Amino acid sequence: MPKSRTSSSADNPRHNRLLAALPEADYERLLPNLQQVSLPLGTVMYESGGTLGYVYFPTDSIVSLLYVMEDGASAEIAITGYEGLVGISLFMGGETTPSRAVVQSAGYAYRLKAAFLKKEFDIGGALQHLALRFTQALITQMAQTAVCNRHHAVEQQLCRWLLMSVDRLPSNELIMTQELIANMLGVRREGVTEAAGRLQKAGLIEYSRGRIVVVDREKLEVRVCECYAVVKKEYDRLLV
Amino acid sequence: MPKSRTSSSADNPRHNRLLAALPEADYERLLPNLQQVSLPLGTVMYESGGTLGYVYFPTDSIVSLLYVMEDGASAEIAITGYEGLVGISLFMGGETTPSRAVVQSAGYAYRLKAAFLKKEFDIGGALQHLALRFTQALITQMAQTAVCNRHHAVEQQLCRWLLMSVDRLPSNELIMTQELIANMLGVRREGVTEAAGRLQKAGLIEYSRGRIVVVDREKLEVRVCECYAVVKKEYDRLLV
DNA sequence: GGCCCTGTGTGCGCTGGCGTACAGAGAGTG
DNA sequence: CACTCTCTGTACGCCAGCGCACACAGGGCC
Repeated sequence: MPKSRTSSSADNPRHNRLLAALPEADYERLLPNLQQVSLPLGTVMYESGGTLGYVYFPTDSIVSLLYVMEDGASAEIAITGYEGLVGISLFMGGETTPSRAVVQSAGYAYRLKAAFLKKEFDIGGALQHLALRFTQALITQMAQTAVCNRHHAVEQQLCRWLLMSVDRLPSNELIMTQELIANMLGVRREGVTEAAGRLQKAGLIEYSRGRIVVVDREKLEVRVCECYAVVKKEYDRLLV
Repeated sequence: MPKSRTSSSADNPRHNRLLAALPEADYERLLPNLQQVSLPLGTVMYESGGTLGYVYFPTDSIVSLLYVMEDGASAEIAITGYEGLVGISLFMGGETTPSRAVVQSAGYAYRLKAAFLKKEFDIGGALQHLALRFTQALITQMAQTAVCNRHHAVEQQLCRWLLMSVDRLPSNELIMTQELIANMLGVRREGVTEAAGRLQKAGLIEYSRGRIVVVDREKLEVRVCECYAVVKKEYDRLLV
């Protein structure tokens, strides 16, 4: 998938918001250990219970944390993009989590060896501080997902999902079939088709065969449930 | 509510699993700063966005973390008892969270001034280690709640809720009306009545006017969804 | 004992999402 | 160009949970 790389926003570690927030000295220490990797759509970064060798700092990719149940049904728990990192269990002390991380939007990330990260984290400096604040933001996102799953209609959840994804992308276009969105939201594909059809008719989005363009962000923000704003506000508050 | 105190399991800080896991030296340092407090049913420990002056280590009380929406609807995000602490946002760096903490089962807890906790946490010793592992367990619980809200029926969620509560209590009796349980689960009161009626008919529980007794734990574990076991396993793994 | 208040049981009709099934429509391939 | 595969549209019956309304029942209080 990685066609001839063009120099883009993905090519600088500082395009990850956490790395960007590090003081120069800490950043310099990390830099030689950061390794850019390409993340094709669908890559499974870790499996439920599996150990993770690296933490990943996405630049222009988006990663979904999702839980797959015994019967195969799934639900997204949270997503992470350039504003965060993948692999919190490494520094939280548990090493693994009972969830799966999948690349939801292809792109690049910088990775850091688990052992190196732990060492840096234990120094107790800026990296620890940032990582913990990010984790709290992630917690808010998960909590809000729980609430949203309980109380809100599929259409609203789709709006939330679209907005959260677009927020993490350089353009307003996502490569994603309705089938996959349905998996993420933990609903039927047909439910997504209907909701997306309504949104398209109302002129908020345009889509065709696995490609969705958000054409009217403002209107999307009107239709979405409160959950989107709550999470966004908390991310803005906690991450710089 | 606190009738004449009898010396019970609540009267020793070490009955909180996190405090119990501290090495002697760290514990001795904390002890003079630990203050026992009584937590009557319904006490709001913090409000969404409100700052918290203390972290609480429950001994025989249970605290619900719940989110209240704009229209008044609510949903429980997680619960914490003797195995954990209330107030993770203090050491995670955010100071507040957009949720509410309410005492779900009356009892006692030991509290520690926020400033003191932060100082101890920043030392990077056993307390930090334990607090972070607990936080990861809490994250698992929240993630699983999100999944459970999406896919499982009210009856199964009720089973999960009952088991999780009983696990954190010294007896198998809970003081809790169906109305309150419905608030926690974010469902209708009638839905709880029906599910509870079925469970009673099947001989798993007995209840009357705000008092529920779990009489057959094993059968409850058969009826519950997988979510309960996933979370329990993760707690056992992460907390000692 | 009679009263009231709180908690529980039950019965509607409604609707959103589910499971299933199948038809059409892009887009790439030979 | 025909072929196939993937993605999207639509329809139908089904059921869990919702909102509402009201009846009953235990238990404390005067």
